Amino acid sequence: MTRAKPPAKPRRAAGRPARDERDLRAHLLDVALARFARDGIGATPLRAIAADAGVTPAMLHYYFGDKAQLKQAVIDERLLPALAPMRERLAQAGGEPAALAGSFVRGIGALVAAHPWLPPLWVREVLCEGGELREVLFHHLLPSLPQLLAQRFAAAKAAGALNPGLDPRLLVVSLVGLTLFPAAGAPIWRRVFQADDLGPGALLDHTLALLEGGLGSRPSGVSA
Amino acid sequence: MTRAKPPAKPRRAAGRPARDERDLRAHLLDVALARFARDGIGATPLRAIAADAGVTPAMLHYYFGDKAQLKQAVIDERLLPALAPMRERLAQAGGEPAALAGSFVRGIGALVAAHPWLPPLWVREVLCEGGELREVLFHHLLPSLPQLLAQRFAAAKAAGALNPGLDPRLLVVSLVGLTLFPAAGAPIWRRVFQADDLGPGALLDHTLALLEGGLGSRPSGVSA
DNA sequence: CAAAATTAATTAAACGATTAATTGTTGGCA
DNA sequence: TGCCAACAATTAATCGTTTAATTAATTTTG
Repeated sequence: MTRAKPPAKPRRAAGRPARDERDLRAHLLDVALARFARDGIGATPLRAIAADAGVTPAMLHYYFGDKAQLKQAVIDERLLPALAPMRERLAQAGGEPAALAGSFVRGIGALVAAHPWLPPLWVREVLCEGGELREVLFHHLLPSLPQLLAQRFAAAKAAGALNPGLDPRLLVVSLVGLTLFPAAGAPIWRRVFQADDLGPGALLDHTLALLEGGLGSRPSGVSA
Repeated sequence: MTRAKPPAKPRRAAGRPARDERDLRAHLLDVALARFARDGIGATPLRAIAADAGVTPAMLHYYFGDKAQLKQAVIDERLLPALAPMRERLAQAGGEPAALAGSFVRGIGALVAAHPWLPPLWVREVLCEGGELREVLFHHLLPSLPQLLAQRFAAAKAAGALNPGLDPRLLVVSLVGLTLFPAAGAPIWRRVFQADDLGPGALLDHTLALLEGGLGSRPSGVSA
């Protein structure tokens, strides 16, 4: 056992005060989250997080125990709360495929705007095999959200309101890719095209335009 | 300097023969590529590659020098050759936006079918900030291919053949996301939807159907 | 009410495990 | 016998973690 037990609940009785008025624990969580999103969880040394936060690595063990518990704290106190609003948004979206897709795309857009660390973290730790967030999210977000959306698309297809060539499940996959991938790769595309006008808002508007209007200038399906 | 100089060109003159009739160097490259794609370059110990190949880690240093040179060899002799055919495909595609997009999407589909390691490697090492393949690809693939495609979309837009709400550059981004993301995440979606019919072929067909037909069963833009 | 004891917060230093990289050596083929 | 692929052993660096010492506030005590 360590000398001073890590205070699961910071009891303010006596002792040296935290350096900042802001809770150091919350600050460490934010710094760790930024590093995890940028470099990946496994590739981030605790030394790097400590250096970014201006403390020694021992502080991370003091507040969180070990690295696994730090990861769990980031998940519980940052990632899952950030993802929560998507459920309600999907529940109250309209039944038309365009409205449903638009609501979902706009929901991801709002999520990304509020939490810029989300796309890289998602891409690296969920999409990649062996990602360290996969198992966790499989028990929180993934069993409900995609299937709920797919069921609503399936209902629209049964009602004849959906393009019959589309699969409700694969449509969900396409929508996620259409929104998360460009957001995660925005720095790359800005550099490739040497353009500064490819911000999150432009990406979101463009995705909606593509979904609503299709590729051609004339309504698709009606040739000439 | 090491004792025996690494044979940049495996000169088969004398000495102990390679264990397999197949060139051991090529075999090591394949094994390293598989591990790099599955676990990431930085997260793959040379020990793991050596164990997979049935040799000692010293052999990797013997053939490639250090880990950076092994990475470079994988890039030069596996990744870049695999990506090369996309150039020719794009050059001889039609000028209509739908034909152009379809050719690009089909090209990525063919690429993924021939090299299953491509999506995870791309997602992890190119898309993620700090990815170890970014700088290399910025000097080979990225300066030419996306801009070529964007220019052809721009020409179509000038001719009035493209949905005016679309940006030629962002359309390229969307197409890449629409194809690479579902391919990279296929294992996840198979598990989420508990379905086995979400193979690469189904993904490709679905993406094409979405691009050509849009969301609704009626031509978009013509309401009621 | 000041000095001592107490306790939380923080730092510095070190340990053990793992990894990349190097070095010395062996064994088989020409 | 000369040469070189292959291997074992070693070295150096890095990472997670632990331990002990230090600092600064609160609480207790004389």
